[in-house]
Amino acid sequence: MSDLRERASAAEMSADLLEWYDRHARALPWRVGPAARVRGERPDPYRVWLSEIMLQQTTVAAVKSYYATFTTRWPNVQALAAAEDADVMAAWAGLGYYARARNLLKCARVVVEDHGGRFPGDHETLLTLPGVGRYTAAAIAAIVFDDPQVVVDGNVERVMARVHDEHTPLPQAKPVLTDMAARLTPADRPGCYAQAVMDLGATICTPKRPACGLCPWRRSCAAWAAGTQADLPKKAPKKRKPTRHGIVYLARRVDGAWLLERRPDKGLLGGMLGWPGSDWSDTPADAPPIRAEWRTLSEEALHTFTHFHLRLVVKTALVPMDRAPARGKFIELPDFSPADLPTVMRKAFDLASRG
DNA sequence: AAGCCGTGGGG
DNA sequence: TCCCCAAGGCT
Repeated sequence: MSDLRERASAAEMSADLLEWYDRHARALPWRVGPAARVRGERPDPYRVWLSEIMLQQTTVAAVKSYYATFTTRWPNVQALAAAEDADVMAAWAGLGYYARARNLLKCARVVVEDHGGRFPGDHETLLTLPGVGRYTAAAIAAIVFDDPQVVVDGNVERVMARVHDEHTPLPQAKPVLTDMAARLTPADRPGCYAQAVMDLGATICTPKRPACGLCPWRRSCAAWAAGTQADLPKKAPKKRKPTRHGIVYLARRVDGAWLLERRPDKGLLGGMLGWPGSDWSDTPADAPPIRAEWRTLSEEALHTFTHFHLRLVVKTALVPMDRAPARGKFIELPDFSPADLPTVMRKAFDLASRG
């Protein structure tokens, strides 16, 4: 352990961070601002939960418009629990990690049916909810109920690795970093503290080029003293992404209806609407979902998923009213918007629209 | 328990 | 261009 940490106790560090947070906290739609907090206003559990699910592996910038849409359309957990699955999936389209949307609905229904429409306040019960893991349960307990849970996300891991100059690579270092986070978590204002560390990681202690000159923890930071902050946290090397190939079929009926297919709940893009298509592999099989005169577009749709690149050949056709598809279902224009599609499918649509 | 699961922005 | 990364959870 470095002398630096002995110079500033855990209590002093939490206090320093809270002071910084009171001056620099970002105003975010799901947060209770300083003035309202002084008036005794508490965060809405539904809104905090919704924001936390959306923010999993997703930036604040990407979440904002979705959060606004969801809270306007489904202002409370009862409204969301009563929503149609297809409407929620369509509203989530483009945000990614679609299991989150499926679990969001499941969770809303569990909260309504098993918990009387109120989010449970204890970490253990929160953990039983679909889509709520260790991080999210701790964050909700801390932020909503001021329970001093140890909140550890990617930001906290990075900040802890730097403050303690911890060079053990992730994910191996996770238990150690969690211990470090636990020692710093205060009993006073744990909700503010949790948001403060994450804000610090998101705005000051950033992955690249951290703004150490502005950091309230600089004098306590072992990495700053050692000059190693830019190299932390260490991470296990990543694998290269392979490239897969596929074919999608965009059939438009003469009345303007599009031939679409609901993807199975499990797996990639699970539960989302998409174009009927081939498997995604080295040599996809050409298997049109309906008999037609298919035209192949000159340009492929390119997309990158978490673990592979995809090159999609796009085929289009115009089909008469009376022809039945082997796969999928025609959806008429008022019931379909390309915005309801996951991004890769929307890219194929955009290519077809431009010819 | 390591692999699966999206997307858009930044360097 | 390409790789990295982001308030993770599930199996």
